[in-house]
Amino acid sequence: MPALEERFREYVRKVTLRVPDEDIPMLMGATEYRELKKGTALLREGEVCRSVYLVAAGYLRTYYNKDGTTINLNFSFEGDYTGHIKSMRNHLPSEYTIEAGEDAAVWIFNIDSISGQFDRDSEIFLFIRRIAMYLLAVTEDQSNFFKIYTPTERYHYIEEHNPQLLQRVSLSQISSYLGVTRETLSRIRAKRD
Amino acid sequence: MPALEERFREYVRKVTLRVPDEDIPMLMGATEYRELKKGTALLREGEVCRSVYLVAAGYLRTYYNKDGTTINLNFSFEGDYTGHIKSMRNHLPSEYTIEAGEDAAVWIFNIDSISGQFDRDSEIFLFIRRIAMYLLAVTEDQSNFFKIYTPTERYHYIEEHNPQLLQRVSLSQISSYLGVTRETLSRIRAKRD
DNA sequence: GCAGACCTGTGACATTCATCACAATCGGTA
DNA sequence: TACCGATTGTGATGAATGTCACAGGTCTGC
Repeated sequence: MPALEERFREYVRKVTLRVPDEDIPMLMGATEYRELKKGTALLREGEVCRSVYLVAAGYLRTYYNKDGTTINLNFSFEGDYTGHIKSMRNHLPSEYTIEAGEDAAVWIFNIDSISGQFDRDSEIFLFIRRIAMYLLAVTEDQSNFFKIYTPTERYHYIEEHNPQLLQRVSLSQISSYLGVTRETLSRIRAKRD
Repeated sequence: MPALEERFREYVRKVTLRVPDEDIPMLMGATEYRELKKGTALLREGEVCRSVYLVAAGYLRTYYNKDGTTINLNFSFEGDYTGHIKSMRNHLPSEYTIEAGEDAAVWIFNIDSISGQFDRDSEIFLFIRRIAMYLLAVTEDQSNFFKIYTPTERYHYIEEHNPQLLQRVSLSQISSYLGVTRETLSRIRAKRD
């Protein structure tokens, strides 16, 4: 089995074990594989999101523009699924931009192109709904994470549970994701004595 | 059509228009209808969540216990769907408690009882996955809402987009939901001059 | 090597928020 | 009416965070 397909299968397995191995090529064939230079956008503010992205290499950064200030909402690394579900589901213009934070590669599940090729009750649509269930568990966590923890607790949680975020993303970028300024994040780090 | 079934159909329509009217009684039959006194819990911390709840009357409050302090994570009113997806999907003990904030009534989609009666690819399972897609759009919003807005902005947003929350829930309860103390919320309100 | 862009740390000061304490208000009820 | 419990408002004070300014470090391309 080619290395890329093997990785794709591994990432499908994160979502569900109910897809048999022989269906994997069909799922992968339903996606578009795309390589991106750092800084290239997959989704821009104002566009309608029509895809779910599965990161194959590098990472994607989702951010919101608040009166000229950038607020990072999400970082998606290898094997992570992302997109803008509200925009996709309700055909609304995107409030966010999703772009490559490093040189990256993604598998793109494009709803329109899949709708053209497959029936609404096909395996591929079932799989996309299962992605939604998977993403929902992750997003529920994210949402409550913010309500429960203070900025300092959030930083230490990331340190323990998602250390690659600290290794691969600059602190200036992480600070808005944690809901503090970069100066405060710098001081949180200094206090670990 | 009985009034209760009519309301149920209306709430199904919020999730999808793809369920034909003749399937509504089947969906409703797959649920358990339950009335709750104020303060009664549907899900307790430590239990595994096996259901999605659709609120028929009153409201549900989801909260987290942080070292003895209660942090409200969610309020679900008539027609809202809620549950603890991470616990349900991964069979993990619940980190949250879900209970009636007023005398309430709910339709309960219990996964185990539905699994016993229906096939995994049946309409009812398809509908539950569609609930997940719907909930995901709402939860995505919630999650980013916190990262983007300051406590004051959050209050004014609620004031405009979810006024019944302010009418039906005490300010002491709302404050932890907005991520501030009740005193600070009181001062935010005083400042509108 | 060097210039320039970007990133991190830190000091000084203003602002916001949490904490503690207590007063005022409102509803329901004896 | 009078009382009680729950809720909300508000003052005083200290802690946390934001803002502004600047210094030093790292990396890249010329």
